[in-house]
Amino acid sequence: MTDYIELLKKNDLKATIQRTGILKSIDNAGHFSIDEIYEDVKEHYPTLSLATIYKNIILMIQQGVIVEVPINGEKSKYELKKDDHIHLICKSCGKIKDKEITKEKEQILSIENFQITNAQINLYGICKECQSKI
Amino acid sequence: MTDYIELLKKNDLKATIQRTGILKSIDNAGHFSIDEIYEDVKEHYPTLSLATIYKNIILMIQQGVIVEVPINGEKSKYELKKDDHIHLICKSCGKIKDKEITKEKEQILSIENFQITNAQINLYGICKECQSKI
DNA sequence: ATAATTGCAAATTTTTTGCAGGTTC
DNA sequence: GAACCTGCAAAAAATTTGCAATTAT
Repeated sequence: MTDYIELLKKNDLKATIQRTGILKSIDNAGHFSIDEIYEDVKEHYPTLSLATIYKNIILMIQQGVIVEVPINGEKSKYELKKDDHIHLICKSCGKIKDKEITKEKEQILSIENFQITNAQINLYGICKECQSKI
Repeated sequence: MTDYIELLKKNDLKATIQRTGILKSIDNAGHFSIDEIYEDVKEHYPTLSLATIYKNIILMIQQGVIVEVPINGEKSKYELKKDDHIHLICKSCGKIKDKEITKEKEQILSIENFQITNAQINLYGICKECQSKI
C-alpha cells in the first residue's frame, strides 16, 4: 500500500485529497482511463470535477508520478510509474496484465545509435482465461 | 511503390481518389496523424474534408490496410500495415524510425498463456542525429 | 500568509453523424 | 443501377481555460 501523500510531495506536488484519490484509484485498478478515474473517485468524493482530473493527470505525468498507456482504438489509460514492463492487452475481455521485462529481453531490445529512455510495449492478443472460454 | 488501388480492392474497399490520396500520404511520410494527412492531401485535393479522413481511417483500420500508432502525449499516427516492428521515437526531433523485429526477438517476446496477435513496441529516446547535436 | 489548487461554466478542439449529391464497380 | 462514398454543416464528445473561492504548507 503506497503512501500517496509521500509520493506526491516527493515529486513537488501538494497532497490534495483529489490527488491522493486519483492515485489510489489508478493504483487499485492498475490501469484506468480519465473517465474510469472520474466515476471511481466521485463515489467517495462527489464534488470532484473532470477538469481537476485533466489538470492533474497532465501535472502528474510531468512530475513523473504516473505514466500514459495508450491503447489502440481507445482512450489512453494511466498507471503509476514503475519500471518499464510489458502490457498484455486482451482483445476479448479488455483486461490489461503487466509482465516484467527480463534482463534478457531488455538486452534484445537495445538498439545501436539510439539512446532509449523508456519503452512502451503492448502485446495484444487473447488471455488465458478467454482462451479457455472457447 | 505500392499500388494503392490494388491494396484497397484487395481489402474490400472501393478505390476512391480520396482513399488512394490518404494512403499515398501516409506511405510517403511513414507515420502521419489525421491533421498531417489532411494538410498534405489537401494540397493536391483541396475539396477533401476532415470527415472523410476520419471515416476512412476507421474503415481502413477495420479492413487491415493501416494501423494505429499511439504516441505518448500526442494524437495517434497511422501507418500502412506491415509486419510488426519497433518504433524508435525521438523525444527531441519527434522523428519515428522503424526497426525490424527479427524472428529471434519475436521468439523471446513470446509469453506463456497469452496468444499474441500483434505487438506494439515504442522505444522513446534520443536518435543518433540529435545525440550528435549536443 | 502565500502560493497553489479546486470546481464551475464557458470556450475550444476533436470526432461523429445525417444526408443530398456524386462516384465506383 | 445498386451500393457505396463524399463533403458539408450540424451535433456530440473530449479537453482546456479563466476565475473566484478554498486549501496546503
